[in-house]
Amino acid sequence: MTDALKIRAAVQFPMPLPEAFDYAVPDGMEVRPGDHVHAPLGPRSARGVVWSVAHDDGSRNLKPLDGLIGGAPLAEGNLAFIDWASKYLVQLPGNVLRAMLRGEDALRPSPVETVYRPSGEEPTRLTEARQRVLDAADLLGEASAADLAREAGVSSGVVSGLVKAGGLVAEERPADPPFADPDPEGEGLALTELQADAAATLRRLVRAGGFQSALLDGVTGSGKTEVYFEAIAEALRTHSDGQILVLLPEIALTQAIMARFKERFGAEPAEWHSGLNPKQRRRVWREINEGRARIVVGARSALFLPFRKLSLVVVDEEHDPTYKQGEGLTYQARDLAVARAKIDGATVILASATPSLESLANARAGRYVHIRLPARIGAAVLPDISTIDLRETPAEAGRWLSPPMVEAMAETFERGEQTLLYLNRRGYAPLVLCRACGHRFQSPDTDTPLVEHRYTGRLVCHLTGFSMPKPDTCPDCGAKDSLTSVGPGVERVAEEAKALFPQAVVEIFSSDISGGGEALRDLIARMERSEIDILVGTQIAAKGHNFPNLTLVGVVDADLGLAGGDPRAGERTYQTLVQVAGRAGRADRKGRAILQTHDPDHDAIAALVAGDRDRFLDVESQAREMLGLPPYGRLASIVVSAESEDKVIAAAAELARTAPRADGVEIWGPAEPRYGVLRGRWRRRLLVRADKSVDISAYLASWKARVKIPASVRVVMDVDPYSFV
DNA sequence: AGAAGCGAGCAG
DNA sequence: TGCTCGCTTCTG
Repeated sequence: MTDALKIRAAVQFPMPLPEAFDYAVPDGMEVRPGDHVHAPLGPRSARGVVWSVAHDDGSRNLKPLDGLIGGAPLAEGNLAFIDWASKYLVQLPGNVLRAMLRGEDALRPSPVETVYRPSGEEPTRLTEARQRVLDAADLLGEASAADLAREAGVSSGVVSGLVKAGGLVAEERPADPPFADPDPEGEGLALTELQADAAATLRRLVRAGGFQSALLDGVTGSGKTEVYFEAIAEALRTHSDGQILVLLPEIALTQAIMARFKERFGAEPAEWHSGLNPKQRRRVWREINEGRARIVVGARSALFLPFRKLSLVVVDEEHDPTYKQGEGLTYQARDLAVARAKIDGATVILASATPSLESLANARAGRYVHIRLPARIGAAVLPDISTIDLRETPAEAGRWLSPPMVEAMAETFERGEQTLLYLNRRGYAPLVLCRACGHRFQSPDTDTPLVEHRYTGRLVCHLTGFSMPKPDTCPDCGAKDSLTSVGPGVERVAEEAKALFPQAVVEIFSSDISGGGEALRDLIARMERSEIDILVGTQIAAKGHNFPNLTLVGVVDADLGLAGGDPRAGERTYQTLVQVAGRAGRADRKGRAILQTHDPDHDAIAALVAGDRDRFLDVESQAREMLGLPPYGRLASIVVSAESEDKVIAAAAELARTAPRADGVEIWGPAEPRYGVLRGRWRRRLLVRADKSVDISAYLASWKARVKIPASVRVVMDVDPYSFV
């Protein structure tokens, strides 16, 4: 071997390093891009991924790689995606790689576990404890020794004794079994003519292969899921090695949707969301990395799973704000999903009843195939939508439901039907103050008002999680029993509903109810079975459930979100109202939605009542275009934070001073953001607005490179921020 | 990320 | 003088 044949490998580490590092590949070792390796990094050996391999002239004295880690290499599409995303998001590539490598022990083959099942034979000696284990085994089927012992209430020694005695047989199996292969020919629901047309268009796109995008734009209840199921079936048929990713807003990942997949494709898809335990994560990660999991249904972070080859990506409820990851690595999963699909030459389908202005603009410009689904399936129709003008018929003092709303609820209850009251405010009251001295309870870190939770008796900051018991006396002036709760939260509206309808079953549906996800799923099930008469819920109640006996949706405060100077507030309110209204009367009963508002003439509300989506969107689009805001321009936010106000002011000023001058770019700020102090750090925000033609990522990168900021000051750049007030 | 290097501050 | 602490630099 001569020096000319030396090989070098560039290795990316899942750490905040500026670039991939070069290493010599030792003789006899063979590496390819995507391989997982150990490599010396300073005094230690670190885990990394081979990014590229090249001949080396030996001019640099490179350290050799320590060794190859087994397991399937990352497919090339993932490397290209990480390179692209790190540039687009202005993040170090190592930090993006880290998002993909959560589940690294999945590189080793699946561990085996021992499970036990009844042998069907009588054990040589049957004790009472052994009988309990046998009963438990009948109940659980195959189970681990620990599970059997727990179920039977005995120690695991009884289980091993029973194996020796012949009552149980032990069997080894992989702890992370593969997912069953989905069957594209499974029986789906019968499609209406319109649905069949939409499905045919999508099938055509999938069959053609190559990068294509479609916007599936269909009112609530129009059967979008069934339609994209047809596209999934076609992808399974025509791309035998291709994988399918379906993104859903986290809260929509209920058992109901998984059951629909199972029904249609005869197998559970791989499921990915924040609630998985390490074992489940390891299984899903490995099965995807090795190309065996065909259908993956997940929340936004599923975008960073190590797919071998994507053939189809579906983003359901594409307008949903939860696709924006706002902390740590900030990204908009819908936009990154389109980029990921492009890299693998896959079809991408964005589905929504209320598409984002961004996606509509793409459809109008011809970049997305626009598929409309106007009709609802079955006898279900959109509810009648009306308003109650709170200026004319206000609620009584200290109450939040106006007399016409109460009347509508009474009619609904008398007919044995269900009401959903929607209010996007958790807790009992959004503000607590002292009647004697005017003292307001505020979060120590953010100065935002503390929200009263009467159920737990605490005052809570919804931003930081800070909470304290509600005191009897004012901490400022010492007055006793002087504290008063201002404004409504869901708990308070539920209290009012209970007082108005003592015979009704009233429940609260909110992300912070006790019992977590399990309790929420239980509430949904009870609502579906009509065991609840009145459900009072926040935002979370407005997502994709099907409550057949729900015929009245009351929006307690339709004005929330319209005020406040956030240019996206109108769109958000409109989307929420359409989704909430769509909950009503999905089966054969016609539903109605009633909005309590102080401003029935507002564009969003007037358009909703008129059922005129296009009018609303036109007004909204024009406003955005005038301001050069997305989708007619680009935005980025820069948040600077430091331990002291002086430091943050100085750093923000330095950033503003060093901003590169460029045509079509404006810098707004530094300004004090809504939360001027967060978790003990002072904050300032700058906003960058750029024309559509500007590469805002490159602009930010050059800015970052030229500005010198002390290490104690954090600068977070967020491309395409969602909220910018 | 994580370790090493470096200089200021300070007890002995 | 020797030590800790906080901050910066470096890793190929």
